[in-house]
Amino acid sequence: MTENNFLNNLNATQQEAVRYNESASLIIAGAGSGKTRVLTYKIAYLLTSGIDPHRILALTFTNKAAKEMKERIAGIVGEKTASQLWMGTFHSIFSRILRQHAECLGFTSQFTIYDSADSKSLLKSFIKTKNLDDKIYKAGNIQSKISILKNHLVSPSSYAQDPECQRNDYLQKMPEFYSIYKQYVERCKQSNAMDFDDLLVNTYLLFSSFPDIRNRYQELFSFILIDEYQDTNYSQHIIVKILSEKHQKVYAVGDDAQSIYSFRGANIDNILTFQKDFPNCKLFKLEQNYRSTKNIVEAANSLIEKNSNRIHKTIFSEKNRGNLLEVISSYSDYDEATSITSKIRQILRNNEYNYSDFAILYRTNSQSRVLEDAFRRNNIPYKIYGGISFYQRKEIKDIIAYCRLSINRNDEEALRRIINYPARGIGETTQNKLFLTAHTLNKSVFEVAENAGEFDIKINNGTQKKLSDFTQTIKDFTSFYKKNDAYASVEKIIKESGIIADISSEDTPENLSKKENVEEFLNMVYEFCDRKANEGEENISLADFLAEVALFTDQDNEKEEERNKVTLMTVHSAKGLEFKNVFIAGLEEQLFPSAMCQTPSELEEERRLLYVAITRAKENCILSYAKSRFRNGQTQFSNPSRFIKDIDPRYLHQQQESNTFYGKESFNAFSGFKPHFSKPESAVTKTYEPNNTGKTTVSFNGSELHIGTKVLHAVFGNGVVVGLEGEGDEQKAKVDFQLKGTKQLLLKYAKLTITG
DNA sequence: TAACAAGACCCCGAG
DNA sequence: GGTCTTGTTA
Repeated sequence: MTENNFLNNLNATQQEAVRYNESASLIIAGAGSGKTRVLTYKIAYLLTSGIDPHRILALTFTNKAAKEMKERIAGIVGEKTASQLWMGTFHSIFSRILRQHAECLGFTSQFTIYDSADSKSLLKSFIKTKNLDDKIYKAGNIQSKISILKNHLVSPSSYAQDPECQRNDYLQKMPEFYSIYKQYVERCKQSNAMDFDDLLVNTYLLFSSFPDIRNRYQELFSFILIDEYQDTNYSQHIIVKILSEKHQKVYAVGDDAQSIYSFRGANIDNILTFQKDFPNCKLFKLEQNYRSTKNIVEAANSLIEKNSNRIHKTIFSEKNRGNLLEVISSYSDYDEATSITSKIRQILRNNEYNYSDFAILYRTNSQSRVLEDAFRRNNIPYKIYGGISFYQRKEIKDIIAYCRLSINRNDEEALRRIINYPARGIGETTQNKLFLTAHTLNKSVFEVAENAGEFDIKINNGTQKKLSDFTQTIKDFTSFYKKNDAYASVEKIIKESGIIADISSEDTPENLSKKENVEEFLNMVYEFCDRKANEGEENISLADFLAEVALFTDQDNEKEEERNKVTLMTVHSAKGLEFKNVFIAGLEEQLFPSAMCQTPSELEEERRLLYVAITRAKENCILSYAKSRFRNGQTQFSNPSRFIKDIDPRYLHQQQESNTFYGKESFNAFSGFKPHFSKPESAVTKTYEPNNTGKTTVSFNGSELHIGTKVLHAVFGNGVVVGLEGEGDEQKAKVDFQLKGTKQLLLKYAKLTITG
């Protein structure tokens, strides 16, 4: 493309921001103002004006954002050019650079990326071997402390030199913290492994310690673009500064009003003080919102104005005025969920919307449960985001651990995970001996396990044989992966590691789902190879796959059947998305704003979070709160969120309370119990009915359970109810399982599904 | 060593 | 209430 015709799709400010090329620029892009569009057109503009694609670095926070942007750019300049861009997440781009220069830092290019579970398990092993009190030294706390330090580029040695740090350790009663931090860094290096934070820290170290490498990349990247700048942490900000030193062409796009990730290290000051860091910086403000109605935009503005720490801007919409934001008040979380589903039905009756035009946003994942129940009861299709990621599932992590160890024998966490899985008689005692010996002799655990007989440890011949069988299996995998592609290697590993045999040994529903996941994983390897082959790469090996798999998340691939469904997700995960109808549930004190947020700056972040939530809505926005809520095992009463009062009332329509379906009477009747159970008919009446022993029918999860009901248990499989007894919480069912015989189950706990 | 009971913990979460 | 981890026991 020679003409920049595509620029005609932009408004005046957007065009200006795209065309400007003199110095660094900061583009403050209000919600819905076409941020991604400006970023993609900026890159396309650079490319069409003759800049080499490999001299452009574009950084995002999620794979999804990078992928979408790449696709859009490919649409303008063609796939071939687009694929030559340095475009991806901070972590993937930096890991690519680090693999090139790993030797400089004492790693090999095959280094493993530890995920947070690996780091945590390593830290736990330190706490244990150092005999520290795990009530004081909590692995999770230590992990986040280390992460904060790394985000601020504080190495163990600079930590040691700072008396303030030592003092804090004593105040927190953790004098051993420093030695744990130091040992953690050392052990990662010995294991040829980096955690997620290391991908940033080590990139910084690479550039600060090796001037020729730094120069090379400073020279190479003549243009650096960063999406969502408000989400950058200190280390990312510094690396961007280093990389842009020579050309000074940094394009930072972001919105201070949408900074909601301080809890994971994001520093809003990076964007607020950006102009000081880049003195000739030109500021652009994209203030027209193309997404939402006037009422929604102005309501959001009136809310965010209550924050003091912000870059001033006036977001406006030229869409129609639209409906007022509705406020729904309910008596309990249960009622709230019911109100939301009936409101959805009501909107659907009067308008031509699909289920996919609706989203329910909430502050915490735990709120999804009641909502989910209501959607089921009302037969509304829904999908929930959040929960255990595919890659965190045990069976998947086990397979990946075998892959990791086959490629990097020093990967201690992978070895720890699988040395006795599937069970092969290498128990805790043997493992302790191995680890101790390895660390004393400064050898890898694998090496010690390989020739256990040669070291002065008391491991009997039988166990030695088991150990050498295990290491031999891994060595076989290693030589196999060098000659075969990733798909064949993973297939071999799944079969020969014994994993597939282990999950096939018993036909439980759990195992069935595990098998499906393993199958799914194998498909993903296949697709990975396929995609790489299409991009012109040959001989895609297990190492190639593994280099990327640690950075994968399951946000990326949405399945076809998930399309026309209502979306349930946290406000955080809704960032960047939009829906015609948005419900914001649980707008209560102690929940939104969260009880954890007390300081003014924390409250400002909560307010920004609600701002993000409201600005997801294109046409209708419904705010909802409940007066009581079942939380942490008990009913809690709370007041409406202070943020509702922050919104100018002229944009709000307060619903009459009569809209709740299980009104005040029903609530009061059970207020001594749990309003959670104020379900219609069966549940309440039957559960609290006196003298109902010897019954043949009880209520269960809103349906009836009687003698003869067919049920499915998560562990025991299929069975038939043969007896019922007990009251309330003590209520038990006797179930005859096809495979497991007769069991007594407490209905309160039993994971039963009625199947007939 | 697996199975089960008791105890802890519970905000948001990319890579 | 639910889930995950840890401790205990047969």
